[in-house]
Amino acid sequence: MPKISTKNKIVAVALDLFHENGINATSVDDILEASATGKSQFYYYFKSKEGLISAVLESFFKFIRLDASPINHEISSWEDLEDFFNFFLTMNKRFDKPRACPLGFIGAELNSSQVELSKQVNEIFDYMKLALKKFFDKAKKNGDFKKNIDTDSLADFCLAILQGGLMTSKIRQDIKPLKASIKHALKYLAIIRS
Amino acid sequence: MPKISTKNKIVAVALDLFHENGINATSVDDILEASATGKSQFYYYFKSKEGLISAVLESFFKFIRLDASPINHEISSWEDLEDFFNFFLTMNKRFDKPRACPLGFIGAELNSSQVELSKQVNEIFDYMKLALKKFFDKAKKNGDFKKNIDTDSLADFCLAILQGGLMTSKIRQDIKPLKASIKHALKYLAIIRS
Amino acid sequence: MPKISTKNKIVAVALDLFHENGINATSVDDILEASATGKSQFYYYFKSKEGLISAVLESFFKFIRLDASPINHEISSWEDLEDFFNFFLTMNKRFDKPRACPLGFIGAELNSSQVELSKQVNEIFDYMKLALKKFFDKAKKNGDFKKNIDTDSLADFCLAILQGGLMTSKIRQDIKPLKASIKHALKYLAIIRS
Amino acid sequence: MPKISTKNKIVAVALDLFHENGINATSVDDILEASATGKSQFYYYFKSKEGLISAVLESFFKFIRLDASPINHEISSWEDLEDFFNFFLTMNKRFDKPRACPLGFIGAELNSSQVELSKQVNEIFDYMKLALKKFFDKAKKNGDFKKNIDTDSLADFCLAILQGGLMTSKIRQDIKPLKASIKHALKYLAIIRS
DNA sequence: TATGAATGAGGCTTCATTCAT
DNA sequence: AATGAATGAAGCCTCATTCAT
Repeated sequence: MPKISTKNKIVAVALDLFHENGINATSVDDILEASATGKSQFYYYFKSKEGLISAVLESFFKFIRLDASPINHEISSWEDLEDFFNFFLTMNKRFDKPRACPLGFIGAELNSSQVELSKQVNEIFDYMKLALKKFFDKAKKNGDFKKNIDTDSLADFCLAILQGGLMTSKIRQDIKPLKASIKHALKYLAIIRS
Repeated sequence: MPKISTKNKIVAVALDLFHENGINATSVDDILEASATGKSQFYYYFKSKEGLISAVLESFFKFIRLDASPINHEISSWEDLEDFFNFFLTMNKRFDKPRACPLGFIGAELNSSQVELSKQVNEIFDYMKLALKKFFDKAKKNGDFKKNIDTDSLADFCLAILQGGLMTSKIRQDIKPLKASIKHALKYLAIIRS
Repeated sequence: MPKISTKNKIVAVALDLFHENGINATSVDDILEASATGKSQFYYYFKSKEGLISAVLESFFKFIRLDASPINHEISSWEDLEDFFNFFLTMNKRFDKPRACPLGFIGAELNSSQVELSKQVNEIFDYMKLALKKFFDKAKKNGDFKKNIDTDSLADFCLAILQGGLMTSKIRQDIKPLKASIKHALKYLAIIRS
Repeated sequence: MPKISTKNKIVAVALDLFHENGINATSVDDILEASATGKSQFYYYFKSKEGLISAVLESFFKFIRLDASPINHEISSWEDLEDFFNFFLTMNKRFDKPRACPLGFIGAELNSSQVELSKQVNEIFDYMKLALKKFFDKAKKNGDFKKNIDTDSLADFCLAILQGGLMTSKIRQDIKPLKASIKHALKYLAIIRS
């Protein structure tokens, strides 16, 4: 019986609620209600709300690395890169209203005392950035890029445009800004490629 | 002595705290303490916390339109455009830690029931988008752009890269992603200019 | 110009709000808003909220005694008595929803520390009771009643049935209980008259 | 040891305080203090203050129906009817100061937005009214009443005189008006019986 | 008479967390 | 692995009242 464990259910529900409303607007009670779990189950499985956030980030990271998504495996072609960008667009269409990136949203709401969680968020960002950078480095080696292209900052740019596109689309309740962001980012990459 | 009114002090302090920690992590008490105001003064000047947020947005909008900043006046040259982008960089250096865009941060934390506030946020975004679009339209007319350039989506792209750059810089506690974002965005604009 | 003074306006509005919602559910701010008066006007004219209630009772008492209503003058005939009862019915039809007796409602919400106000309320009750009792005494003297009729308790009964009728009609949002109460009370009086 | 549950204790204490001071003059804190309960226990058991009022009404209704009181069982004789009336008198003597009817007091303080609570109050009134009406209908059938007696309005009259008697006794801090009300009401019933 | 600004206590409610079983 | 009950701090908001002008 592939029954989803209580713990996993809590994590899944929490991710969804954090993604939709943010960690600060999501109470432990909200999560328990949505997951039909008792109050003390929560503190049996998690040390605290921060502990849950940590588990959510962990599970999110796992999802990115293991699942059969364009993010999880290496980006090894320009098609892969397009897939990588468009993945965020596809994902977002699954929700009734545009959402920000769960990772970015969680990261943005962390305060300076939540050092461990910040680290976790940054590790995931590092992972995604590295995936992009690796590909850009390879492309550069192959002569796809001019030699003066800074692949590190280019990866930062890619992540930023995705975060910004998702965020503005959420705020404006319209998927267009995300589409525009991706379109122009890909166009930019195509131009500097040659 | 042009004494700052209590109301204005509250708005100023609130903007700062919202900017730093977000609206959900900033309590009314936090604001009152930081502005050295009595509890009920708050509700004398504002109908509710939402009322304050609205006043903060209003004041932010005023600041954008009236102050002597690159956002407030028309963007009428490519230098102006660079100033516009770099303004966000300059601003951010005034804080000890990188911060997200106050407007984007506030907008991102709003929930679907806060319709009026969402409208306000979107009006400000519209204003900034229009400033960019107007310039791009003019440039297109002047032949600076190819005829197939979609100036509307280009303006969306610009706002997104700023939001994303600011946000990732905040999360990563490092100004570099913002710099990278602006650098590449300007490079993109320069390329498609010609 | 027969302009209503600010003070009188406050009193009139307060009576209306007290009548509709009770003294405990009516805040000073409610009254000021409904009377379009400034906050400090209130404390210029009244020592406190209790002071206002006292003024309201006073004005109510005046209204009862001076106005051209069946309560204000002597009850000197059985027709007058019927008018007295029916006056409460007529009054109540002026409101969109049945209301309790303002005097009874105010009195019921007073707490044991509000001694002065209680006294005021009781004086008004005494006044009304006396009006009834006087008539019953006269009637008794005239031989309208049997000698063993206790006119004092009969007056209490009359006031109680009015209070109860008004109150239950308010609660049930239906004028019928008040009508029924008055009908049976008058019938009772008619029977013991003979 | 049949320990009274916290929830029941809160309800019992609340009924007593509501009965004495009304729902609007009784704060949640008052109830918690009087029941020696921690602040958040309250919101563990009740959704809100309104939720508590609802529970209080429910418990009051149960008490009326189940307890060995003259109200709970059928009124099946004129003695029962007298007991019914006198029950309110007996009850009231248990308090140091006369009190209004808890049901009437709660009902009178409800505002027009508290629809659910109003419904609950009216159901209890309906129940009591029906108990009276049933008996009057039977009596009418038995020929105790003249055929033109309106048993429905007679039941309304009975409830009104009790509410009014209790209320005026409370206001006047004297049990006499209640006694007078009951005495005359019973006399009226006796007369129209014949 | 009148004004706007200030005060501080208290009201209702939600929060994250812990305890005893 | 799970339960329901309890805790206390904090959150947002309203109250009656007073002050300086």
